[in-house]
Amino acid sequence: MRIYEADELISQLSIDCTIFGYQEKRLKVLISQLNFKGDFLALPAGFVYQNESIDQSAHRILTERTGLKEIYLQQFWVFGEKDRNYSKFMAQLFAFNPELKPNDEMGNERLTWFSKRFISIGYYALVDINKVQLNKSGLDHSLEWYDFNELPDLIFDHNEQTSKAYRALQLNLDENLLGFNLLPDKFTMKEIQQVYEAVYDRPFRRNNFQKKMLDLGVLERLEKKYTGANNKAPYFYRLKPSTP
Amino acid sequence: MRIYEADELISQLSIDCTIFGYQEKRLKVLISQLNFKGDFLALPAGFVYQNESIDQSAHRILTERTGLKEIYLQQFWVFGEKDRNYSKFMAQLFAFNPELKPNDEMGNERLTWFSKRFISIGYYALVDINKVQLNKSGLDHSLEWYDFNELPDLIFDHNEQTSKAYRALQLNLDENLLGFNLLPDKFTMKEIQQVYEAVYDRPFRRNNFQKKMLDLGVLERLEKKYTGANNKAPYFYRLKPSTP
DNA sequence: TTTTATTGTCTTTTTAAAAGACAATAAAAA
DNA sequence: TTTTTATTGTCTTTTAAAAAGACAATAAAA
Repeated sequence: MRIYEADELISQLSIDCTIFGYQEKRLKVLISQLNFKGDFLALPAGFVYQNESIDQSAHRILTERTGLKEIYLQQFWVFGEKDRNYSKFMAQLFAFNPELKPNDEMGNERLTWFSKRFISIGYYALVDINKVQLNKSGLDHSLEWYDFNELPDLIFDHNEQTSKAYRALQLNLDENLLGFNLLPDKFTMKEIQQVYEAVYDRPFRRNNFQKKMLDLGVLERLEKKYTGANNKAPYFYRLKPSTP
Repeated sequence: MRIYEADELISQLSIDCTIFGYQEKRLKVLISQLNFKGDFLALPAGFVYQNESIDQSAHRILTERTGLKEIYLQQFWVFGEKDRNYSKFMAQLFAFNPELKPNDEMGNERLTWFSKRFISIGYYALVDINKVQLNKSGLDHSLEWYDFNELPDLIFDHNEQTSKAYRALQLNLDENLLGFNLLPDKFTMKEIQQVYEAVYDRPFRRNNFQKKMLDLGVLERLEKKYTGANNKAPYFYRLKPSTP
């Protein structure tokens, strides 16, 4: 495992990723179950190499631990309490996994690494669960999407991080056009509305929502979408090519 | 100097403080001139001890380097580019101060410390220049308030940090009631309006501004303020005691 | 008593958001 | 072919909020 290469890493600094997923009109969060006995659920996380920016690091960590690539990741908060360390996690880990006792499999260097207090930079992203490809093979943990409103207990301050990430997500949904990343190249107004309803957890009015979206000035209307349903066919839209 | 106690500090992590100051209806920034030959202007900055939270650290650093105490400090961004290090600064420093050549006064430990890449957490605050007490004695640098619109070149990415801090300040002025910290316990509507005009760098309409402030529901009207001017006396206001 | 400068508050106007209304479909059912 | 159903796109109306305008009420000097 790479964490042994401690001198290539910045010590006491970690990155935690809150990955929101959109599926079937619901908002979820990607949680990894660590490969130990006991319930150790956590956000995808990792450490920063000397020769990469924190943004690059966040992307690499996410790819390594989930397979997700080319995701719009955004920093939102630094968690830096003085007692923010692995001690509680380690204690529970050893309680459930006595065979891991210190100085045993856990080498000395690794123990030193994890015994320190950690500053963590929180990143968040929003992805379409049906569009992205999780890579679960060869990982030392399993991955699962949990409903945002039914999150289990996570290790560390990861529950708190998720709440804070959710606030940042809501604040920036419009500004960063994140919602459009969740949809195919061509989408209907209803589809983009359902994204917003999932993120804000409330209904929007069809007429006013459509006006607001069109007034943003970033959408281009395409041909109609004939679904075969016995009603008027909606238009396809796409992000204007000029829009970043 | 404390930076020699490297094992008590978190390495490669720093904190930079953008302190906005309000005086005579203008917005300023507190800049320190480092005590070397050459123009080395910087934001007040420092490092994080193992046994303090990053918030505590920001406050301590600010106090140590400026004398400012009990200020509302807020984190706003992490700067973590991979080439973010002291090399350019060190090169210029040695160019202007050849007597400091490496392995001379700069001990080995200190050189190692500063040769690494640094992650920096940006904090900002807004204070009333007339109310706060700068302590310039015994410092290894001098302090000066610069007009926000006429900032000189700063070392590192400190100019960029200041711009980013300014955006955060504008976004949060209402929400955090920062503006009221700049005023005496009792203040007039005009005074609070001038704070807003300095921060947003634009005029507000007296009538609508007053309505907006009163509608916030955090102000309590007190007695009138008789200034001696030949016009109607304005009321004093104060923050309602219940308001945090 | 008049004048001047400023304040507090009202009304009017303008703009934006929310709600309501309805014609225009696309395809199934009659 | 016509009617019916479900949904969409776009209007109008209503409501709320922001901006602008208007003016009486001072406090003290002239």
